[in-house]
Order: sequence, then C-alpha cells, then structure tokens
Amino acid sequence: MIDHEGPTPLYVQVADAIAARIDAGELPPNRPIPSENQLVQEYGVARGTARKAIQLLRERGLVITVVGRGTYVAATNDGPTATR
Amino acid sequence: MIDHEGPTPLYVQVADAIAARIDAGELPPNRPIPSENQLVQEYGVARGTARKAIQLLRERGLVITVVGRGTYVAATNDGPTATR
DNA sequence: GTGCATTTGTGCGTATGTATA
DNA sequence: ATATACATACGCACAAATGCA
Repeated sequence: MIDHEGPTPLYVQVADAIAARIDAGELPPNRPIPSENQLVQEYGVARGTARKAIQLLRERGLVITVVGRGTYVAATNDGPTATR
Repeated sequence: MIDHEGPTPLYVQVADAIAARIDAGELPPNRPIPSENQLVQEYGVARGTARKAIQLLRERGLVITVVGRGTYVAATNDGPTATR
C-alpha cells in the first residue's frame, strides 16, 4: 500500500491513498477521515507525515479540517456540517 | 520515579509505573486509574506523554478506556492473586 | 431539562535528536 | 545543505461523551 523505499515521498503516497478512498466512496462527503493517530496506525507512518498528507489534501480542497473534531471529506456544495 | 534524562522514553516509564501499581494491587480490576490530568501532575509529564503511556497499557490489554469516564484496570483475570 | 465539571478525543504548533537520501 | 522521515516531548485550544447536581 505504502512504499517506504520508493522515490515518492510518504506523505504524498498517504495523501494519494486517502484521496483514492474518497474517490472510491469509502470516505463519503461530510464524513470524517481517519484521525492523525489512526493514519499513523493504518499506514505505519509518523505523525508528522500523516499531518503533511492531510495538509496536502486540504490544499487540494478534498478535505476540511475542524479543530477539536477532525478532518472531513469536502462536500461539493456544502460545508462540514454533518456527522452527528 | 521517572527519569527525565535517561534513555528510556518517558511514556514507557509512566506505563511501567502504572503497570507496577496495577500489579501491586494498588489499582484493582474494574477500578479507574488516574486520569490523564492526574498522571500529568503525578509524574510531571505532558498530557500527550500520559496518553501515550495509557495507549501502551491498552495495547498490553491491561486497561480499558471509556470516553467521558476514564480508563479502567482490565477485569480479565490477572489480578495480583488470581490463580485460576 | 439545563448547566457544570470531569475525562477522553482531536488537532495545531513547536522543539529536539537521529537517520537517510 | 536540504528534504524527507521517524521518535520523542512539550503546551495549548476546542469538541464530544459522561455523570451529577
């Protein structure tokens, strides 16, 4: 899943992996993506790497982060106003 | 009690210290261990360090965490005198 | 019911040290 | 030298679940 030896930076790989899960519908709009700690567990990377990956997704407009709650899949027409 | 300068990570030292207290019967099964904030006070570490120590104990199966309530000593056998 | 206090969950930012490419 | 990556550690703020008055 994640190639620790390849030329592509880990945080890019993690970001792409999450993007793929979003694209596949596994992570639907307005739903939270795994927390930083969960990403650390799932992908076997350091927290800094997970954070960089999320930051990348944020810059791509794929996710929205809410402090104290988590990071959510961006809705095409709506904000992060779900998850109850 | 906790060596802030030694080679052993603080969260490991804290986890071991709590495990010892469990083993000594000071923290009996089904009873709560000190809260994260209390551990911060008692051991003079950051909350993140206390959380990591608890996470370690959770992975060892020594404790169980309940959101909004606290972390409890696991009830599964393994008391100080639980020969069964 | 409503509000408060407690406790855990999550994220932000930063820092040091080590190691590799 | 710079970028990447891991591990550890600190402090802070906000959010959510729980329990109690």
